[in-house]
Amino acid sequence: MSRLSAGDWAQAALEALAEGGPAAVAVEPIAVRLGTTKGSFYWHFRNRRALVEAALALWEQDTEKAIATLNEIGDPVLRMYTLLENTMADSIDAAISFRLISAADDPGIAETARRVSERRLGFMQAALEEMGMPPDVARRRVVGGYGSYLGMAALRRIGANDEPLIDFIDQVMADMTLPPS
Amino acid sequence: MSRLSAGDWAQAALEALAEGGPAAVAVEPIAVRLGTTKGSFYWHFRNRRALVEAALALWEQDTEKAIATLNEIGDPVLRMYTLLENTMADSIDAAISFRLISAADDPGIAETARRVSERRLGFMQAALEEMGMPPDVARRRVVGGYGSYLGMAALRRIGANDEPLIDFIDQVMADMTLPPS
DNA sequence: CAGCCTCCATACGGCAGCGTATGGAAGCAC
DNA sequence: GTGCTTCCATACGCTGCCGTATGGAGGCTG
Repeated sequence: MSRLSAGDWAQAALEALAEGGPAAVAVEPIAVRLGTTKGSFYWHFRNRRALVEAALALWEQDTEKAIATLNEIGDPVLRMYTLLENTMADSIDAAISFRLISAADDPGIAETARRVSERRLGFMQAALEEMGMPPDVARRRVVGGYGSYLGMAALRRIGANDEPLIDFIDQVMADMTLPPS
Repeated sequence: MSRLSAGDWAQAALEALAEGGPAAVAVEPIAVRLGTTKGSFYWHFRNRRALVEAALALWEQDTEKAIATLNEIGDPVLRMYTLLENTMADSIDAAISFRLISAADDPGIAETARRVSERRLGFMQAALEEMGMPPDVARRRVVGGYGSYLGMAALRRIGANDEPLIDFIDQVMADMTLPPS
């Protein structure tokens, strides 16, 4: 850990983003966490804003990787079920999502959040269409299902709902009129 | 506006909370907005934390007032429909909700958010039980409906869904197995 | 109008974080 | 090993915000 790369900084920034929101993506605290100083940061990045953007880009990449893996599953129903299983178990991604939704006044953040959501919705919609659903119907179902997931994660986050998210998979599947597992 | 009360400060703090989250509840900026100085603030409040708590209390009161008004509606179905109509049109409350969900690491904030959510869920559940639904079923439906609303508001906030929330009323009603309007 | 009490303005010290400047250490080239 | 490049540590000034101290303006009471 003696010599750092820009990627190391971006990774640490993403973790800080998940834990404390965009405001927590602060140079000096992250430097402490990495066991280094600002001198390193300002060598790899132009300013703080660039670090936030790098963290968001990393987050966006995670979605791409997840989608690429899921696309190897041929059966669209199983693909959707696996997606939900993975998503429901990932509380970090949910935390980041809420941080960004909350900070959506920042145009850059809102744009990234919108693009990632659109990517996910498109991926899900494609699966439903693959099952023979017309595009507009698939779109509505997917928006409902993804929205329902977000809401459940929100209620769980504030402790208003104790049941683990896993238990809601069948419900979200039903939202999209898919058979339970 | 020459002489301010603690309530004026709390109100301004709530607006700042909706616009910029808990971090935006800062004494000096709000003082500027009120056309006064910190001298006024520290006369009415002990410290910044007290101001945040006052803003949260004000938000909680809004929920109580809304519930009190709705309880004057005898028919539970119409009561629920009116609730959704009011809620869906209120983007400020949604904004505050997301701010608090995002900032739920703060135990005090999480506690308020949980209490308000619990109050709302309880109110909705009571309406469903009034229609003859057993408590556990009503609870599940209500969690699904409220979660669905939160998710829709989230997608709308980041621009991932253009349709106005009003158009989702029937869907949320259906989530709770209630008839459309 | 004298005195008091309520409320606010101003000035101050302190801390955290941003960004810059500059020197130095460690690796690589030859 | 000399010189160059890459990377980092330290020190500095600046801004925004918190909280305190203190004095003063304006209304209320007698």
